[in-house]
Amino acid sequence: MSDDQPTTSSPAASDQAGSAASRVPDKVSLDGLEDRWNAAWTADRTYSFDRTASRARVYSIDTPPPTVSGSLHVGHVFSFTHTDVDARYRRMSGREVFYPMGWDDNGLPTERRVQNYFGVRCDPSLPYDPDLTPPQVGGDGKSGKAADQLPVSRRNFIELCERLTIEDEREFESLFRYLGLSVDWDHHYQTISAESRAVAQQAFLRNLARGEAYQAEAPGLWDVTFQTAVAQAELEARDYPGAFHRVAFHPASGTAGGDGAAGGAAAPVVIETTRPELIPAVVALVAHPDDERYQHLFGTTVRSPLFGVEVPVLAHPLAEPDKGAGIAMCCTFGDLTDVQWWRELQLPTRSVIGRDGRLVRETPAWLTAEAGASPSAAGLWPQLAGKTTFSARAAVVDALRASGDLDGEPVSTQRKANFYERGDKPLEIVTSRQWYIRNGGRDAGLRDELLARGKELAFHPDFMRVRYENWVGGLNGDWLISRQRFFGVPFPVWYPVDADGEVDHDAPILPTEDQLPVDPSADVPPGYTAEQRGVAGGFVGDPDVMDTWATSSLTPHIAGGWRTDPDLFARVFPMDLRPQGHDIIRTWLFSTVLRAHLEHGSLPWGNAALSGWILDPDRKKMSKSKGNVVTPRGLLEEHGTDAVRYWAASARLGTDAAFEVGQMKIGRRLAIKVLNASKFALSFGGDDGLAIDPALVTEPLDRAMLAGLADVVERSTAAFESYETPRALEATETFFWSFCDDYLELVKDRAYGAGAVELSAATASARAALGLALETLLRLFAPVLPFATEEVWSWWKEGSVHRAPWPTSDGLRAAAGDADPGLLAAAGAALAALRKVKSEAKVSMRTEISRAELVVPADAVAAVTSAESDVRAAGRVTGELSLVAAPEGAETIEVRLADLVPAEPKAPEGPAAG
RNA sequence: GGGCCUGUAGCUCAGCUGGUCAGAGCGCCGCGCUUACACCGCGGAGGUCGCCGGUUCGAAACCGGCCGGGCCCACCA
Repeated sequence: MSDDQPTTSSPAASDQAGSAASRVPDKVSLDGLEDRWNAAWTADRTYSFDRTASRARVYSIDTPPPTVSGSLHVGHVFSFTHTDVDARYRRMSGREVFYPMGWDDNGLPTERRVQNYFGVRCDPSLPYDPDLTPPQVGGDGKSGKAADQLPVSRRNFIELCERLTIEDEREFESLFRYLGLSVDWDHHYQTISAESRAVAQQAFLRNLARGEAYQAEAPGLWDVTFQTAVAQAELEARDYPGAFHRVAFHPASGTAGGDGAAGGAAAPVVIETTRPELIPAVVALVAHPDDERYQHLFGTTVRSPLFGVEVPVLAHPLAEPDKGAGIAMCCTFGDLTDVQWWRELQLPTRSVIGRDGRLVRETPAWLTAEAGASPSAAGLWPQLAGKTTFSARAAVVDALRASGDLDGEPVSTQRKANFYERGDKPLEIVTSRQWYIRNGGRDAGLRDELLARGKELAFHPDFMRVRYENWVGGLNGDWLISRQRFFGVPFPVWYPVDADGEVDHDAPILPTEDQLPVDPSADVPPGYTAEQRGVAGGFVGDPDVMDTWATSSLTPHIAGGWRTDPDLFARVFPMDLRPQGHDIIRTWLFSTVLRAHLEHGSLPWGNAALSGWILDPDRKKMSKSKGNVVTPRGLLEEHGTDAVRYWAASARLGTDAAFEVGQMKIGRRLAIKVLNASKFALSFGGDDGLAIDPALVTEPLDRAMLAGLADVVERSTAAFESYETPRALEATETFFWSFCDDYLELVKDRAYGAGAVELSAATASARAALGLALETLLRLFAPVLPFATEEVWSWWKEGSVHRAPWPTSDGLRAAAGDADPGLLAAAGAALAALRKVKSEAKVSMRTEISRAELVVPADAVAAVTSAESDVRAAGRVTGELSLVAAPEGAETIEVRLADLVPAEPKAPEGPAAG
């Protein structure tokens, strides 16, 4: 479209400096600027990080690594622009910006995509096959049944992941470059890389050595689909349909169950449950200690319906009298409250749900007659064994109905259930051996330390801190970091197998740090041979992998070279900024704070910038599917990158933003205006360009303009410093439009120096002011509009505007003297009043005024007078212009009288239209 | 149930610690090809600042209550 645009000299070869005038194109355009300047920035290494810079001068950013197997959407464009605008501001402010890029290619999304794409699945027990050829390439995964997938070793699987993600990463990089991110592409990382795995393992080993990591066999949340343990941070409460079942428990004979003990059957105890299939797992009935209805039952026992297992009736304050029947069935395990009762009341464990979410096959020991259960219990079990909780529930309900222990019919209800955020079945609670890292969830001292870290961290916006505090304060257990998945960073741990073939989990065999990364399923621990794997007297590798957050919580370490480049790490850590979404405060932000606190006794960064969501125009969170309809690339190409960046940069941190094409159009208009106004201003410079000499600025109007600009510089700088980009942008933008509409109009005749042979002082003043203003405005806009500003900069300056120093108000103030910015406003208002006359007379703005009388508020008379010749020129007042002081209280300038000179009839020119 | 954010012209939003604060842009209406820009310029119309109380000489802004929108925790009997 724009290939035939006259372009400036090749920026990479800008040594062929022509005169300024010759470098300004005849016709300006935004088209093609992205590719041209990206190429130049790459060639010139404009954003490369100078690693010799001292820590004090470095500004380091802990970039969020996007999930590359996910898709690109406008949310990426939005939040990454926020970070880039900040990075550009800091760089211009004299900081050496460490701005790496990372790719999150580790974890479940990649795992699934690779399975479907190549038709494989990971089986860590298999040996590495160096000549592996995947069964397919490019599968869509629609028929991705596990049975059809070729099992491959973990190393092979990781290699396939790397092979696939490298393509995704290329696409992301291309987009991010087109978006103008000032990333130093020499510093990028992958969370799947050997280095990242080594970092994760080393940090874990240190946690272990300090006693911060430990393993425990305990009941925990379990996803039956993925068959893995799940951490608190990965939970999502969702509505889930269920039904209350009223179920009768009968007082056990021989106990003093109620008043009827002497006579016939005592009254049954009726509980309500949504999970009758857990009746075989019941270990107690629990009511509140103060609940009068159940006082007489505490200390007695009852028998479960159908199975006849004798369980105690106990008191615990967590039981809520107004929930259900007020007395609850405690099972192992229906929910986290059950776990707490089980632990605190020291109840036995009777698990009936297996890791696949189905009821166990073998008849549980406590349901046999020998164990005291009713004789029919064992016969009932085969009807439940192997069933999903859903089918088992139906079977149990039928049996309850038949036995008469179901009181009334089930009443359906909508309840909340915990789900794994990626799962579609409610979580079960299963007992398993897992790794944990202490996070303050069961340690008030550590929790207080972490809360103190939260106070130390500068959140932008500040109110986001409460989310951190809510989360830390609400932790109910340590961080479960092990996952029963195959793909991920393995625990760098082996266990000895004793002579009887038993695995000794208490004496783990650990690698040294210089051996990392290790894969215990493939590598052999020191002192053993490969043949000893899995045999008595030998060893086994820990089969689990780490939670992805266990790796992601170390992004500062991965990006900063913690393991391999201590010199770099010392220059960038603790980092300055963590940009991220507010939805992952509880995961990414918190876990990173935790790891840094444990490893370094410090925060990982000083500032956290939280971006909001993109909302559809109808105010709903923009769904991925909708986001994909508008591809980021298409958006950038349609409107131009600067335009889209303008939209993103207009949104405050922490606040959701509407997806507004209108804002992008405004941004595009602004960027074009920057090009045009700059071209115009530079046209006054002649062959030597605009002289930048503050001493030449002598005219009151010029000084007033610069005084106003100095204010803008100060406001913009303050806003950027406090991460309030929109405020900075707005200040500059507002000034810029009045600069174009009023100041440029007022001074253009003077700046032309029309007719004069000698350069007058007034003309020189205008030109010097234009030069000062232009070079200031371009730098103020540069963080948001990197392409348009760089384009203009190249017309008359050497080097990149993005390496130019951020403007200060000092020089402007020196040129402005004690001028009042209000003078420009008053002159602009006078000009507007003259325009209004012409507008109302429906004549061209070019129409001359032979006589005019302006009514000016008393306090503005002096101002307008001092700019009178400019006002006359811009308003085309050829005759008398008189100023009249307005009555007290008047605030606007009005034209009392104006004589318009009718335009000459236009000479026909060229072929007549139509 | 606890907490946070938010409600200003048709739309998207500014209005910082109470006193030119009733604003900007878009959209709309009208005019205009002006030696930068028609991807433009100029002018205009548009709002009892969610509602009700209170504090104050004065509140869109502060306090209380209510209503609406969004989000985060907690909630599986």
